[in-house]
Amino acid sequence: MAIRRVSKSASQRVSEAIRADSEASRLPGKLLKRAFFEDAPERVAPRLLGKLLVLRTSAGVMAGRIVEVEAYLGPHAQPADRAAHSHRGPTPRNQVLFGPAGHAYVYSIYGLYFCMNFSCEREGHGGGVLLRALEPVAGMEQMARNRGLPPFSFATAKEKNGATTRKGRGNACELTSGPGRLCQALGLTREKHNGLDLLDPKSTLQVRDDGMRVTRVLVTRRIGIRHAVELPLRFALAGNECLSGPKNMEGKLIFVRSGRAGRLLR
DNA sequence: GCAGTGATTTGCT
DNA sequence: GCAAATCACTGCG
Repeated sequence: MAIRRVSKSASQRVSEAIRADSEASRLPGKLLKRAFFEDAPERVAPRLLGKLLVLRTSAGVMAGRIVEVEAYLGPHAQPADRAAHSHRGPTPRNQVLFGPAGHAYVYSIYGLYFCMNFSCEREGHGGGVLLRALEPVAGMEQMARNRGLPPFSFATAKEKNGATTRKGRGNACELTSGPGRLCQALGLTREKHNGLDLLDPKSTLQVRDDGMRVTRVLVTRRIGIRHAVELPLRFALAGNECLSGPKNMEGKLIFVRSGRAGRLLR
C-alpha cells in the first residue's frame, strides 16, 4: 500500500523554522480560529489531521503533526456516547469539556499517564477530540528525555519506512504513538496544561495549520474503550508510520478529493 | 495476555 | 463520610 505522509523537505522546513526562532509570531503556519473547534467532534476530528501541535517550553519548542484522533460525543448525542468522560454531564474533572471550544482537557489515567482532548462545540455541550498520535516534527531530543528514552538520534518515519534505519537507531514515532506517550513526550500534565487555550497567540500550547494537504483518511472504531465500541469515531492519516494500536484494524478509507481535511464529512 | 497505578465517580451507610 | 468500581494506557513476558 502506498503511504502518504509529509514530504521530508516540508518536515525539515517546519523543523528549521521552529529552531530558527521560537517567537510566537515565527512559529510555523497560522493559528487556527475558534470556529474551527465550534463544531461536532466527529467533524472536528478528521479536520485536525495534518495540523501541528506546538508547545513552547523553557527547554525549547516541541512540535508534532496530528496523525490520529478520536471523537468523543457530548451528553446530548444520539446515540449516547457512554465512552465519553462528559456523557453524564459536567463534573469537577471534565469541566473544560463543557467550556469554550479550543481548550486542552488533560486528565490522568490508570494512575500512570495523562491523555489530552481538545474541547469542541459551543459552551455547555461537552464534546471533545482525543489526541492519539503525533508524528514528531521538532524537539525530538527533548521528547526522548521526557520519555526516559536514551538520547540516540531518531530516524524519521520516512527513513524507517525506507529500511535505511541503522541498528541502534530508534524510530521517532515511538516518542508519540499513543495518547499517553505523546503527553509524556511533550511533558503535558493536568496540573500545568489542563484548560489552556490552544488558539491564543500567547499560549504555550497551540494548534497551527501549515497548509499540509490530507488526501486519505482511515475511519475505524475507537481503541481501548468498553462502551460504545461500535461507533466509527477514530480518524487517522492512512498508512502513517506513527499510528497507535493494531496495524490490521478494519476501517473505511476516505479519499479527500478536494485536498483539505476540513472538507471531510461535511 | 496482564500487572501496575492513582484520580475520579458512584453507591452505599 | 467511606469503600468499591471504573478507567479513552503502557510496557513487559
